[in-house]
Amino acid sequence: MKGKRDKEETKTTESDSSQPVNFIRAIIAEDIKAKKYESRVNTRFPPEPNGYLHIGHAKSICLNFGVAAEFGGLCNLRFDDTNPTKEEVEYVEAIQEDVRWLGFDWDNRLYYASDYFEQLYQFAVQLIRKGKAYVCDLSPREMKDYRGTLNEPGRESPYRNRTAEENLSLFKRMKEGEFPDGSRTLRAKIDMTSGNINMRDPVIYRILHAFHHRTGNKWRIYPMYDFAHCFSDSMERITHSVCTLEFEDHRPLYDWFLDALDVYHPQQIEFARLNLSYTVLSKRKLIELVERGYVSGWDDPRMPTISGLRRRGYTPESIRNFCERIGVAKRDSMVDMGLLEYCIREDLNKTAPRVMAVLRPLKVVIENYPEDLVEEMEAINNPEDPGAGTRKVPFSRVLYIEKDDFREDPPKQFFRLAPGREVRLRYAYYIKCTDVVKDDQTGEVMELRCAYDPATRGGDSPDGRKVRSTLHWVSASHALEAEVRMYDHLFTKPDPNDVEEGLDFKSYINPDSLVTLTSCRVEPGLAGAEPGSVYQFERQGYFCADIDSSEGSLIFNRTVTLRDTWAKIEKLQK
RNA sequence: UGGGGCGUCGACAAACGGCAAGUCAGGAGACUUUGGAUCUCCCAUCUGGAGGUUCGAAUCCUCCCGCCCCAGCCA
Repeated sequence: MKGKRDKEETKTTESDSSQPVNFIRAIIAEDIKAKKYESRVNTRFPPEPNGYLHIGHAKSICLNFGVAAEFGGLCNLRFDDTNPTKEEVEYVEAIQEDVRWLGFDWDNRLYYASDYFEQLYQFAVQLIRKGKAYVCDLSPREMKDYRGTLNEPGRESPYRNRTAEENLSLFKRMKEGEFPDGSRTLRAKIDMTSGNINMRDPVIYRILHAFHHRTGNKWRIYPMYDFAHCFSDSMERITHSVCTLEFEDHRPLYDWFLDALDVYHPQQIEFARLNLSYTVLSKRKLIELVERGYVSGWDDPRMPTISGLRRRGYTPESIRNFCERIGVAKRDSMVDMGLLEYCIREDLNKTAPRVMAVLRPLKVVIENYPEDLVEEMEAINNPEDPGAGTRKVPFSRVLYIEKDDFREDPPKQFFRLAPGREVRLRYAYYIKCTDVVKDDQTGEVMELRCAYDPATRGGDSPDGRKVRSTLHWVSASHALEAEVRMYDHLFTKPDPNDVEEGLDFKSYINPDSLVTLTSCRVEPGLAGAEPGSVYQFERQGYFCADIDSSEGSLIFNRTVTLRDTWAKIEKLQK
C-alpha cells in the first residue's frame, strides 16, 4: 500500500508537466528543499467577512489550498474580521459554505483574527514598551495633513515622543472606552520620510465603539489590517502568506512588525488578482449591484460570485479547472470569460444528461400520422457516457419544434426546416414541410403542416438518403411547460471598469443579461427535476433546475450555450 | 518629480544564456441522428523599444517607452 503510494507520488513529481509550474509553487518547492520552516507548508485563506466570495477568491482558494495539498501541507481558513463596522455573520457562514462547496477542507483549522484580539493587544503593549509605538491625538484630518504626499515627506506627529508610560496609560484608557471614536490612535513609530507611505507611522489601533459579530461589545479598539494580519500569520505558524499585488507595498510593514517583536516570521508572497471580461470583481461594485437591485441577490446567476455560479449551474470541478488553467503570475491581466465558459462546457459535456426542450415553440402537425397514435422513441441519455443508458420519449401527431429551426426563406447555409424541405426529428422520423399556416393579420408563422416517412423510424432512412439537419422536438400533448431564464453576460463591455467620462460601470450593464421565456416545452421526463440538477437541452446549451423550481412549476437557468457554429455563420452573413 | 511592481501570440501563460511549451479564442478539413462532442492541421523567424556583453540573449548590462498599485482611523 505504502509502496504503491510512493510510486504514484514519484510519478506525479516527475511528470510535473501535468501541474503547471507557477512562481509560487517554485518558491515553495525551493523552500522545502532548503529546509526552510522545517520544510513545512502551511498557507491560509484569509477572507474578510464583508461580502460574498467570487471567482477571484476562488483563484486564491485554489492556490492556497491546492499548493498546501500538493506539498503535503495545510491550509487554514481565517476570517480577517478586524473591522466590526463592515462585517456580518451572514458572510462568515456563506464563505464557509462556498469554500466547502468548491471542494476544500480546513479540518479544525477555522480561525478568526478576532480570536487573537487579546494577544494582539499584548503585542501592541510590547511595541509601546520598546518605544516602537505611540498614542497619537491627531484628528483624521490632521493626520492626513501630516502624512505628506507621494512626492513630499510627511512630518512627525507632535505626540510622537510621549514616554512609554504615558503611551501605556493612554492606550489602556483607549481600550477602556474612555475616548470617543476618532479621537486617538495607536501608531507605529517608523519613518515619516519614507518613500513608502505605509511606513509613515501607520495606525495600528483605532477607537471604534462598535458591536463586533463575535466579540460583542468587549472591545472599543480594533487593530488595523497590517498589524493584525502579520501577527495572525505568525501565531498560526503560517509559512507562506500569499496575497494579492496591492499588498506588495505593505510587505515592508509586515516584516517590520514581526521583526520588531522578534517573533516567528512567515513570508508574504504576492500574485496578481483575477480580472474577468464582461463582469466586475470588486466587492464594492458587487455590493452595489446587490444593494441597488441591479441583480436579485448575491446568488443571482449573473453574478461572478461562487453562489451565483453555483445557482447558474457551474460545478466546483469546472471552477477548479478554470483556476488551474489561468495560472498564477505577477502581471495584471484580464482573463477571457470564454475560458470559464469553456471549462463548464467541458465538464458538463461529460456528465449532463441530454434532454429535448423547445424554448420558443412552433406547432407542427404531421398530417399523415395517425390521430391517436403515441410511440415511445428510444433516446440516448448521454452519447459521451454509454453507462448513462437510454430513455423513452413520446411521439405523436402534434409536436413543437424550435421557431428558429424553421425559415420560410432559408438563407444560404441554413440547413434546417423550410417549405418543401426534409429534416430528421431526433430519434424519430424524417419529416417534410408541406405547408405553412400564417396569421392573416401579422403574417407570423403559426403552424407547420408536415408529412413523415414511416420508413425512417428511429431516424435512419432505408434508402440511404441524407438530410442535412436534425431537430429536437417535443410531443405537444405530453410536454411539460417550463420557464427558462436565459442568462448572458452581466455587462456589454469586455472591461466595465474602463469607464468613459461621465459614466460609471453600471452604465454598461447588459439589458439583456436575463431574458425570461415562459411557455417553453420540455420532455415529460423532466417532471420533478431536482433543483440544482444540470441537463443539456440538446442543440441549445446546458440548463440547471433553479432553486425556485418545483414539481408544479419548472424553472431552468441557462448555464451556458453550446458552441453554436450556425450563429457564427449567421453573424458573418449580416 | 517619491516608493513598489509589471511588460512573451487576440486572451491567459511557460521558457531561469542553447535556438519561443501549453490552453482558450480564431481559421481550414475529417467525422457526426446535437451546425454539440471528437479528431487532424494552421495560427509569435519572434519576446515594449534602442544599444551593449556573448559563439549564442526573452533570459545578463545600459538607457528609453508604456501599464498597474500606494497619500483610509478599509482589507
